[in-house]
Amino acid sequence: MDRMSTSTERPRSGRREATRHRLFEAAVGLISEQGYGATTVDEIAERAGVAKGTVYYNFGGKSELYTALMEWGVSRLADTLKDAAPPSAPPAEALTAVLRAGVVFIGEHEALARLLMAEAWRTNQAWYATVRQIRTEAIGVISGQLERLAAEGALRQGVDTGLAGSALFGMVVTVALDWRTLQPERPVEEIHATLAHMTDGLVGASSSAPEHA
Amino acid sequence: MDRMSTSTERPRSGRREATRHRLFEAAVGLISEQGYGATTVDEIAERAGVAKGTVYYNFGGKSELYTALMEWGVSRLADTLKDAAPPSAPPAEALTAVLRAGVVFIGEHEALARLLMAEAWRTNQAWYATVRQIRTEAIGVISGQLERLAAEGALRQGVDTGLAGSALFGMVVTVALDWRTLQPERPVEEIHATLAHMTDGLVGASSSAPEHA
Amino acid sequence: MDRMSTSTERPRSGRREATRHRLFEAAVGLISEQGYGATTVDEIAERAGVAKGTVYYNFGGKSELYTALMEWGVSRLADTLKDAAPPSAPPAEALTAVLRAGVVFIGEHEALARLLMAEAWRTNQAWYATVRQIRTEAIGVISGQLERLAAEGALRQGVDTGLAGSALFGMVVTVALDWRTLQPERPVEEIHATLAHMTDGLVGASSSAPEHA
Amino acid sequence: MDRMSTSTERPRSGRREATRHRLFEAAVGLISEQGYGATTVDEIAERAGVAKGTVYYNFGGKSELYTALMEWGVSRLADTLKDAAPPSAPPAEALTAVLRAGVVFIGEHEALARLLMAEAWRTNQAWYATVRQIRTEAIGVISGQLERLAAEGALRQGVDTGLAGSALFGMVVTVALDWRTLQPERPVEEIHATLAHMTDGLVGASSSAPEHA
DNA sequence: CATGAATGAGCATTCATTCAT
DNA sequence: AATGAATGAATGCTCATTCAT
Repeated sequence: MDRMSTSTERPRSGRREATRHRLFEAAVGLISEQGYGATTVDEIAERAGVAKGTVYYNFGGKSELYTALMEWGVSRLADTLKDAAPPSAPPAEALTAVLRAGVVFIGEHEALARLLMAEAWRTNQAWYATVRQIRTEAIGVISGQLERLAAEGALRQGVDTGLAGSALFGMVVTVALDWRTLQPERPVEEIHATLAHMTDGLVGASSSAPEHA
Repeated sequence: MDRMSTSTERPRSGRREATRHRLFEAAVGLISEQGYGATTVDEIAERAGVAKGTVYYNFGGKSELYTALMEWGVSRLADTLKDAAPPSAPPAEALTAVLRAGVVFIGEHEALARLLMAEAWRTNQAWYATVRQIRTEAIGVISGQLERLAAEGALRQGVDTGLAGSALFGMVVTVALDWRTLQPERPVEEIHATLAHMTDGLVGASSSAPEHA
Repeated sequence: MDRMSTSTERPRSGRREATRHRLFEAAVGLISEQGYGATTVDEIAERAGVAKGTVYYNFGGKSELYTALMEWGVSRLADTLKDAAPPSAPPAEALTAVLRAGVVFIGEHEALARLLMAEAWRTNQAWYATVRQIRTEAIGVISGQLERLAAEGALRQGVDTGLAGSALFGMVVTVALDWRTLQPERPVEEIHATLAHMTDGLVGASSSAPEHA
Repeated sequence: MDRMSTSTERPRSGRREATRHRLFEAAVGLISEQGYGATTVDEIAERAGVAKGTVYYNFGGKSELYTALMEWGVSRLADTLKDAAPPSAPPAEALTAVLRAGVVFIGEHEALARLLMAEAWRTNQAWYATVRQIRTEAIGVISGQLERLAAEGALRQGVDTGLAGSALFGMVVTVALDWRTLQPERPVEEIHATLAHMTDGLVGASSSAPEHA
């Protein structure tokens, strides 16, 4: 069918793609609030404004919808982080830019971020692989910048860039979500400033390294 | 037989308290692996070695069991963190000690930690208040140390101790869970060393602070 | 719409309405025999020839089914009583006709009548309002005839038409149910004759006893 | 067992008898409000102020408690009705006295009366026999008076005393319960006056309407 | 006599999934 | 491409009953 395509709003993609998109939007919101298990297909369909059968017609099932949702949302995060810093930027600035991009992204996609954290260590779920891969990609972008710093000798000695990437990732997500949840009125810059201060410990390099037993 | 006091381990508490304890142990494990929704009351009862009705007799329902479980496990975390540093310790060392205690605690109570992160930002659940309170307490211990540092002038200027506490908390939990999940064979010291490096940025204070707009 | 109407049996109403009707039929019988509490949703669904979930899909729950059932059956009773006497009939005859209609109705809808009496004074049930309303309507029809009699001066002095209506209602239902339960073989006319005799006390007033065929 | 055996029942009563009595009181109230099925042993025990096990110790089970309750309450009703009219009284007055006694009894034992009506036609319950017997006794008292009237020639011709007894019984119970439920503030005399008017149709025979104070 | 913790069969309810339209 | 009535296996919960104290 698809009679018209005159002007409504989505230049191409047809009815089907529009339906899928509405289901995604409905699902992220609901699941991030209530959790996967507590969210019913009925609710998703209702919020999306379609009949329940439509979910099955388009995705085949609840868990498939969830997996598709993860992939959809996650590729956005990775892309955002990758595009945050121009390859030419000095590593220290690039790192700062990546973290800021992370904060901004989470500010704009809270629901997705909540989902990610909720599922991050639930290793026996069907979609664990997807979630893990997403996190790996995001952390990889951060660790990549840390390695560039290390190559310049600007990174404190003895720092494991993998672990440190994971630490920064957790730090960014935690701070950003607490910000959205508890103090959404604060300007994003204040959030980012605090994070920037904290990364300086790593970056501040060679000089006056305090001792650790 | 042997209903108490010989030596087994719970000198007092009576039959009922013992039953509740076994249900807690069974529930943390199951729920952290599968999630709340995917864990059935049957499973919990079976693993605890009691009849299903006993769960209802003791807690009133599945969600109440979960809430009680949170409170139970969480007071442990807060206590552990509070006891980590002697009040007499210099702030910088105290902070380090608290973070290490956090890593160790998570290493020993993975299940609980996973639960905590999974629920941390799920604001419309019945038990959100409990979870939030727990996090607040834990973060409070960290922020408290940061404030002691600030009082000494050892904290980098312009750091919001509340936000920074939340950042350190997220960092610790994330790194610790990634460690347990992905590289459980690494010695805890390596984990802690990375975290310690990262806190130096805050602590290392006034000296060679790079600028941020 | 209404594509079909060929012949199957339910010219209008659609699949859903047919299902609801079968559930009603199944439920009255079962509940009037066993009581509400002792009747399971499984039994109702089985007798109706549908799956258990269908009860929930159509009514939302057991008690809602019960309430809907009451409303359904009860509007029938009220209608029957209202139609029993032509407005033009003299009041004395009209009253007799209404009571006879009541007896006949109960003879044909025992199950419903039992339900009504069982719930009539159970004031704290969810469906009490429905039951009460039904009784009020039925009693109202009777009281209405008594008022017509009073207007003609044919009613014994000092009779409260409201109370008397309730008395006649109770009398009719009790006699009719005892008849069906204990002596179902007796012809309906014998039952009605006894009732007619009893109303004469009200109607006969001072003067002459009206005849009954 | 059965140590004590002084006479038959309770000149004294000891702890046990007191406990049973409190359970009766608790049970009638609860069951008449909610119905048998909806009333739990827990509730009964709680209202009676005893532990749940005590119900089982004293009665053996829920249904046995219910049966015992019926027998206890019902013998009271029959006794009250039998004692209402002195054997020497003229039949017409005796009938009036019996009905008045019924109204008064129900006014004072609403809960029991509700129970009776709720179970009256539920033929497949374990306690149906008990209920039926009670009703038969009560109706028998009424019918007995009608027969005395018939013997005197004071009863309208063609009235079946059995059916009429049932009719009067239903009338009395219905009016009395509606009175307690809907207009408890009305004086009992008004209720009784209406009933007395209605019986005159039977009694007044062909002649003149008897007076009522 | 009485208690109350524990039990488990039974039941109401939920919800992902199917399928005829 | 979408719908929504129907399904039934799975699950949370209730509650009469038991029993060790």
